[in-house]
Amino acid sequence: MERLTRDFYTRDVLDVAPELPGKSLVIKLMDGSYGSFRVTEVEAYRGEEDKACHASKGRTARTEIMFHQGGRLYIYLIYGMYWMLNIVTGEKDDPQAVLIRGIENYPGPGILTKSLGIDKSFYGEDLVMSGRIWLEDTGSVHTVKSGPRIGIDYAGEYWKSRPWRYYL
DNA sequence: TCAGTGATTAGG
DNA sequence: CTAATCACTGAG
Repeated sequence: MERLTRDFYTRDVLDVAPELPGKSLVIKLMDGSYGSFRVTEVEAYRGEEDKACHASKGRTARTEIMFHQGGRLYIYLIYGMYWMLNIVTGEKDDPQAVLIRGIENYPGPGILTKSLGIDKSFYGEDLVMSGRIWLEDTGSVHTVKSGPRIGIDYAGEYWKSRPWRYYL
C-alpha cells in the first residue's frame, strides 16, 4: 500500500478519475481508529467550460480550492443535509475535481460522508500531507465502467451526456 | 413521486 | 436584505 503522490493528482481530471475506482481511501474515523475503504464510484467535473462543474460560475469563496493544484479536498453541503467529498485535480488555475460517489460498504455520496464523519472541516485538506485522510494504491488492477453523470439536469444535454462517471 | 434542510449565490 | 438553487436520500 502506497500513498498517492502530488504527481498523481496533478493531471487532467479525465486521466485521474478513471484510476480512482479500486484505490483505497484511508481515514481517521470518529472513534479515533483508522479505516480503509475501496473507492467504487466517482464522477469527473472539468473546468470552467463544464456547465455541471461548480467552477463554471467562476471563482467564489466556495470553489476557490478547485483553482489550486491537485491533491486537495473540495467539500460542500448539498440540500442542507449532505456533505459532498471531492478531490481536486489538475494544475493550478485549472479548476477540476472528482466527486467520490461511493466507497465499499457505503454507496452514495451523502451516505459515505455521513458515515465517515466528513464535513466542512475537511475543506482544503491536502491528501498528500494529511494525517487524517489520504488515498493509497492497492496495486490491484480493476475493470472500470463509465456512464453519464447523475443529478445534473441543469447542465444541458451536452454536458449531461458526457460519460464522466466511472465505477467498478 | 416528493419533502426535508441550510449554505451559497446573485441581485436589489 | 431577499429569494432561488441544489453533483442527495429515504419514505410512501
